[in-house]
Amino acid sequence: MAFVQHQPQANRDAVLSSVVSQGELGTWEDVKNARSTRKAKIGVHKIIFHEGDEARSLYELVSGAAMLYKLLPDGRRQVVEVLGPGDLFGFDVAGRHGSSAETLISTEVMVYCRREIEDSIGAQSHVARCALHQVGAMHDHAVLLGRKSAYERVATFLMRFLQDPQARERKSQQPQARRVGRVSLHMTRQEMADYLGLTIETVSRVISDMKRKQVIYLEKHDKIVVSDIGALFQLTGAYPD
Amino acid sequence: MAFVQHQPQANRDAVLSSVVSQGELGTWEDVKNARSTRKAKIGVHKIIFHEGDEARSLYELVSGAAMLYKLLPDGRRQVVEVLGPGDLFGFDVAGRHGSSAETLISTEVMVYCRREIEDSIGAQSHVARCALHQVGAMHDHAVLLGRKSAYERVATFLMRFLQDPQARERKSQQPQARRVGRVSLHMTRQEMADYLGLTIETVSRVISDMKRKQVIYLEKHDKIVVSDIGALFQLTGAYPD
DNA sequence: CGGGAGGTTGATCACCATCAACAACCGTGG
DNA sequence: CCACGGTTGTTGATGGTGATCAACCTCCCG
Repeated sequence: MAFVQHQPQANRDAVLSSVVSQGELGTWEDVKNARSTRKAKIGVHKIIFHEGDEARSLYELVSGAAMLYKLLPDGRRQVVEVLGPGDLFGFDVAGRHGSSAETLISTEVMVYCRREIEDSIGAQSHVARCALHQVGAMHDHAVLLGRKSAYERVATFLMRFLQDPQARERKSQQPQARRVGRVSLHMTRQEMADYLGLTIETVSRVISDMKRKQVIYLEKHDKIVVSDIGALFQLTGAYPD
Repeated sequence: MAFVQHQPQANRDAVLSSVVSQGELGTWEDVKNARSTRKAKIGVHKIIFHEGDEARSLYELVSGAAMLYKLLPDGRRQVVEVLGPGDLFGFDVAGRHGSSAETLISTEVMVYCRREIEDSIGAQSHVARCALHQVGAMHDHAVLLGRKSAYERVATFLMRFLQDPQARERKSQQPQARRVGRVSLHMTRQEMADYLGLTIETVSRVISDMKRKQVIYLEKHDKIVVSDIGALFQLTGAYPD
């Protein structure tokens, strides 16, 4: 990430925070330890906030998984983001949440006070880094939604949520070796469909087809094992013929 | 430049920048005035940088318009962002540009040195604000790409680029009054199509249909006049039946 | 005028949505 | 233990929206 100062980052923030007038916090760690910051445990499929709600807090997902989604008046839904540990969310412009947030599984979040963030220098730069990362992810997702076929969408989805990140890196380097990977699906077919801009039936059909072609198989109803990562990667569309 | 601060609000940053080791700048304005910052004029349809290029600078669009797009290996293109005055771009993660940038019309940009931005506190928070705004815009666009029909996409596109922003605000307040608005299309059909996740033919057909239904008409080949903003808004899908 | 790029329109097709039926799963309670 | 209802997932039949292929038009700008 381009904005990260590799070695001296924490150092500089420490220097700065010592200068900032009393009451103001300097580093992201300071905000984490602020008295107004608290941790919350949230059950499965609970709504954290609704689209349109007043945005009072900033959230950080500590463990678990959640999604952000938007609704059209007639009920169509688009899941705009899938969140994992370390992701920030709820920091919307204009004081109102632009999307709803709902947990996918049991989840822990840190809840930060908005003012605290605004006053903190370290927090600003941490937020900037996260937001830039999200913009990049959204760009990729726009390509998926705008230009990829159903098959490519599901393949891209599976690649993205592969458990072992190393496996993803080595994906193209050893095209001959059939590498195996695992995906824990914390999402229902409906949620996947709303994320990928498809219908539940199409998602189901593509997954069935991948099973038939031995690219993946199911394990325990909510885990997908990718039996050939290379083959799956070929299907994402991100690879020349 | 960083040494004399006239505005009281910038007080804190002034204090900070005076502490930070020499050469570092505090406010966003400081960065604008930095010696490494320069302004560039770019002609029509020029490429500013390519996807994959090393990301050395941060850009701010001053006047004109540009787009960011990504390509799939087989040539499919998705325009992921349309940029107007005030928008920042080129600040990608991992040191490489995640998308290509190309001007739509003749454009002026400010070019900032990456290091300057990384070292500036005011710049960090300005970048954070812009990035958050972009994330919100991307969320809206994900809804468009994932869940809207061709007709709704074009209608949403036109609403978004209506010249007079006030008109957009009053859109639903006076549904009875046929309000008029203008859109300057600096984009070819191909660019619109790649932005909306459609084909050139579909965009053309929808626009023709809107003309037939008297919702819009063309003026001077590159300006669309919306003869009934309320009616157009109904077509965006963002309105209950 | 002629050529070329951009835009329009028509005919056909394919992908994916829709509608519908059924299967698998799971907790509950008899 | 099984019967049950509800939820989630699968599979099939059909249709519609938008892609594709192709021809033609309309501006420019020389």
